[in-house]
Amino acid sequence: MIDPKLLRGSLDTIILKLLDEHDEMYGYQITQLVKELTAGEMKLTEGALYPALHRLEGKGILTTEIRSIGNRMRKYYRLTETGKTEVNHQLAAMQDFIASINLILKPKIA
Amino acid sequence: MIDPKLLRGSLDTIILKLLDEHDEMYGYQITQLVKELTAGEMKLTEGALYPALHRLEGKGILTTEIRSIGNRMRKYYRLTETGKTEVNHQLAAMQDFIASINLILKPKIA
DNA sequence: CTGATATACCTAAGAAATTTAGGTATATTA
DNA sequence: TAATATACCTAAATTTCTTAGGTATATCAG
Repeated sequence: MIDPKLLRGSLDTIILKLLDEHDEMYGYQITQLVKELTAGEMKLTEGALYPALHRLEGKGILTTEIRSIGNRMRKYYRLTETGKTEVNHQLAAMQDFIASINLILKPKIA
Repeated sequence: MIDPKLLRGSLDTIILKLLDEHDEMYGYQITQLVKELTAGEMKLTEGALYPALHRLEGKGILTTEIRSIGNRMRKYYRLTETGKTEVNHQLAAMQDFIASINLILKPKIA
């Protein structure tokens, strides 16, 4: 299991990336997809995910639409135009970050 | 410049890794080495670094020794035995994390 | 010789985000 | 019919960071 501490700082990027690929998703679906993509290694907790979704909506990066599936409700999230731009920024930032981290953590130059 | 937000969660690991390689270092030296290794991309702020060092010392992961260089003082940090074990754990955890992040952020399977 | 920058440590208030630990309700499966 | 899965949510406490300082010595440019 991934130490959830390491996720700090990259939760937003993960959410945005998944929404960029899947067009629209609801919260629970995001938790399941993350689990699936990482073979159970990474698990988003709801206490972190829902507030993050609300924050992103508040910033105008996501919009929501509530739909009823049977007697259940689902709240679907979708990127706004601002959000689509933001995804690219955040993905680039994440790549840069990973590159830098690698420079520090594996500087064994032979 | 690396978005400092992304650093959340990995600061401790960076500190421990550098101490694992350099045997002993003082705070300011850590900030400089990180800047150097990442070609200026990543900058540790003192407000985050010093409290982190104190935390790690408090947990018994680091020990300190203050030395005078001329009229200046430097506080050198060094891994304890516990610390040496901890580095390995954290490095492994970080590798797992990066692997999982990559699964999410680049799942373009063709 | 003096002002700016670099070296070197530190802290405290506030902000941000997470963890923990719930709560509510429907649907499905054993 | 009890347990698990689906599906949303929040609030208190904790953790950690950012911001914005403070102190002091050393060095370098003008």
